[in-house]
Amino acid sequence: MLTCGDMVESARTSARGRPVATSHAAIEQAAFALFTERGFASTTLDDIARATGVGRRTLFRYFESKNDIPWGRFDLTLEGFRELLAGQPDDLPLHVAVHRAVVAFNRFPADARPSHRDRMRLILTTPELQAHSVLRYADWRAVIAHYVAERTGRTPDDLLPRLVAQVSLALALTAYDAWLADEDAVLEDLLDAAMAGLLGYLGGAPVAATPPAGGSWTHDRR
Amino acid sequence: MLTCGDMVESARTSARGRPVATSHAAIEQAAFALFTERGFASTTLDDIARATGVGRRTLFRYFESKNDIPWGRFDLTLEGFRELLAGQPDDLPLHVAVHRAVVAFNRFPADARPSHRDRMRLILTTPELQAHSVLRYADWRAVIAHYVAERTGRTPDDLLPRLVAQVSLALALTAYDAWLADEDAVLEDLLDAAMAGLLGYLGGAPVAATPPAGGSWTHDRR
DNA sequence: CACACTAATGGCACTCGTGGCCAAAAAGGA
DNA sequence: TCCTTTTTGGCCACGAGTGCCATTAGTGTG
Repeated sequence: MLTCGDMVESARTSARGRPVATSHAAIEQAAFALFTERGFASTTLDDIARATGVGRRTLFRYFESKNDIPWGRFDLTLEGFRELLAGQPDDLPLHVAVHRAVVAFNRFPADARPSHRDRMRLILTTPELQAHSVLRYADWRAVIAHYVAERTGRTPDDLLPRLVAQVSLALALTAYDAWLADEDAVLEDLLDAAMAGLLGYLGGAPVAATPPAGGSWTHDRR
Repeated sequence: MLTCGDMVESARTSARGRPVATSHAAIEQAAFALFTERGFASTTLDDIARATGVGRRTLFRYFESKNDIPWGRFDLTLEGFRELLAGQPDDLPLHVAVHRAVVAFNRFPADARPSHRDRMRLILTTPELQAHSVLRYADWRAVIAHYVAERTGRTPDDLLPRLVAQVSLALALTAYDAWLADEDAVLEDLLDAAMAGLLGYLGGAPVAATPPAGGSWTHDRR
């Protein structure tokens, strides 16, 4: 669920024509400030347009909807996710490979963590955004489904690829919820804990009341 | 994901006052006819109000939003889900108990299946509704989380209850997708197949290219 | 330098979902 | 008949989203 507001705006095809008046990043930052100040619902597109210094109409040329703003340019970061998956060794068990890629995708440099947290808190606690996010999740799942389909010789539409994608999302969302609930939590540990919890749940093994403290599961410690 | 449009409208507290002009069921049926005729987005609330023979303003006293109409009175059916879970034997492994309850919750009399299919197709293929449905799913998940919390002596907010709820939803959604894709599929078999697929995925066991034909997993054949 | 060309901007008008407010309607009961 | 109760539905206002199009601000060319 990494998002990406600090990405360089891609160059235009030609240097001709009126220059752009703003950028995805600028809109996003202005909007985010307003969201945290007076809340998502109480911030109108007029407010954002005014804060960014552009016309309201222009906002829609950068983001499809108000709900899309907090996600930033998520489509671009999915490219990175695709590469992380493709980079996993083929001899790794499928579920380990997927899990490692998910963990890597959600690894952030320490200085980017506060803003990441703020962004995810906004997305995961604002009802309108919770709802809208499923459309983003669908893209994320498609990346996983595609990888699983390739590795197992199936179509991304088959049951297993879809299933793995859905379950991976379930694990990630669970970990994110727990992460937001605990200031000191480490997201990667929670992703591991979620996977461990699932294995325990399905294996019928007694599940520890607390997740293994700092227990690594399948990924290298950083 | 059972919904319930054919439920009897609950009686009012007193017999006094102006009588109601419509019912959830009536609105739902009129709306559904319009949705299938010209699509969800192209059907305005004015259309639905006119078809129901009621003022537009009144619709909002029966449904919180346009998006809520296709779900019918889902809140009421969750009561039944809660009971199904509570009715599972305590000595059953947790994941088996949850799975059986989910399967039972999604068992429909044969004559109700076409409309159930239509309804779920509408919900699962209309982007606005896909998005809105997460709020319904959250209620559904809360029921599972509560059950898991009780059986494992935790809080519904703990990692494991949330995790089980999320994963159960992932399994159900996967099964529903496959169900809608195949006219002849049996939903309960697909729920089983999804669970079997998950076990295979995590166990690293070779997963059959096709789900075990008609293979039962943990629930009694009907 | 003037002129065409190009691409982004932003104002305007419109539809639609949603919610607050309140008078009118339609029953029952005294 | 009049009062009470409860629902209805009209009116209005706000905000998101969209199509249309004149305007703007650059680049490239003679």
